[in-house]
Amino acid sequence: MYTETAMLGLDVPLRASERAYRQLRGEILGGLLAPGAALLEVEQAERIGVSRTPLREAVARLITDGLVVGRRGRGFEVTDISVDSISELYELRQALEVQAIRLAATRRDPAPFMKLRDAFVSAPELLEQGDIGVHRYYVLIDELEDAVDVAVENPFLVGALRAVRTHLARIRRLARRNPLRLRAAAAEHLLIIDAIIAGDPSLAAHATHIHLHQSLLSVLAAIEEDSVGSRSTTAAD
Amino acid sequence: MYTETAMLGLDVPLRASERAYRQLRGEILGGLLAPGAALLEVEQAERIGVSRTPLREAVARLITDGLVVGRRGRGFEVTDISVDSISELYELRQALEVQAIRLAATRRDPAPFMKLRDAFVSAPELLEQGDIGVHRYYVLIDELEDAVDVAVENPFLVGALRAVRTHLARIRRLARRNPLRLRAAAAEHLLIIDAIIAGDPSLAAHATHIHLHQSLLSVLAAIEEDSVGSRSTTAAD
DNA sequence: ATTGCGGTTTCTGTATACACAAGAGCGATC
DNA sequence: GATCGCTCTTGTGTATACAGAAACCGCAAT
Repeated sequence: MYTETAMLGLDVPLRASERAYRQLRGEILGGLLAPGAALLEVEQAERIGVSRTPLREAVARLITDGLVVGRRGRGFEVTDISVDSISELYELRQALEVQAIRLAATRRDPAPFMKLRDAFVSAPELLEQGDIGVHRYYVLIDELEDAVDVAVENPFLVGALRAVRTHLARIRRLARRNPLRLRAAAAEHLLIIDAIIAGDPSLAAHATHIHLHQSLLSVLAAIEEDSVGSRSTTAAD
Repeated sequence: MYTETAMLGLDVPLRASERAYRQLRGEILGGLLAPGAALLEVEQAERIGVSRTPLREAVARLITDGLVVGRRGRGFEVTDISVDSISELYELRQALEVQAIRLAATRRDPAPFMKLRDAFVSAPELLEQGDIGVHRYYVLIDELEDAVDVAVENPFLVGALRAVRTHLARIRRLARRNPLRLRAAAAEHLLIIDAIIAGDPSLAAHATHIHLHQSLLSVLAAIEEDSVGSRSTTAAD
């Protein structure tokens, strides 16, 4: 998530409010702060090592992100994730991603997608290589998303997508990875990439629609299994 | 802080940060604070009558709303609206509204839309009545949007739509109202409402697509006319 | 005349102090 | 023994004080 990019000389003293925001956000996304966990201003400010003013600013941002809700009376708490909310999030996600892919297929510079194509072609082999391969695969997905964002050239749309992806990160933590699903997802991604390269917006849009449909089914199945109690091995992408 | 127990529970204990946020937001949306206008913390805090802390919170919210941007070095300024950004906003708007209408047509309780149908049927007469009628017409559109929001039953999607509508409010100010366009828009809305009542998601989606296409054309034409210098009389909806 | 430098000023970022409201615990009373 | 009420604690909302940084202005030097 947040790799300390020491290579970039941007280690300039970060504002306290920004530090607090990133730390809290990372902890929520990473599951360290579980849904329903209470956030008291004084307590958190002390823990992170900033005063209450910048911490309040950080919490305010988390609230607009939808990661935290103020609760009646005292304090705040980490938003929880219901099965319903996952389906709802996917309804928004579908609208945004289909539109984004459509625009990307229209406006794209083919070059970066050609490179991604090569990478996704060899994704199945990657997924043979255990955890490290799986991690590389997720990095690949991030690169695909970035390439789409660039091709879309629409700050409003990209901003909305980023907000959705924030919540997705938490959902992925709930759904364990399933090699079978991951391989199928890689094939779906390849189809999308090919459609973008071909400059075929409709094909790209429909492929995305299907991909997200399968992704949601997979996530819901994983949650279902988890709640039944057996160990789940399903993944979203 | 005085607990003003007024008859309406609405204006009871309004936080200073909330007051500042609403006032600034209203002034930006109303055009009182023009794009590019500088916002200095101390100056604005004094003007509104709150201290800097709640004002900072308000400005932070405006920034996440996209109405204000922090500028390098000193202060903040009101975001400006470019023609490009309007088209971009409409790309996002289309994705969201089409999805929302689709879901509304699937899940709707027909009753509120029947009532709206009646109102929109008599919209042309309403639009004969000058400014007051036009204002009533806009109220009608608000009610339609609210009914859709309720029918959609998806906080994520509705939240994203609200963000878009914030920006739309500013754009509508640029495009003066044009009776012809308003009448055509009313007919388009009627078609959408009928499709929702009929429970026909595809029809509703396509009608929305067309409506937004026409709306964007109208807005862009109005901007074009304005920049040429002649007085524009075009409206968005 | 233009450009570079330094002092001054103003503004932001942060910490902290204070006021008010909401709960929790404890005691008194029925 | 239970319930009501009071107080005491705790936590948020707001104001303000202080420090550091960036822009502006003027002056001087080329």
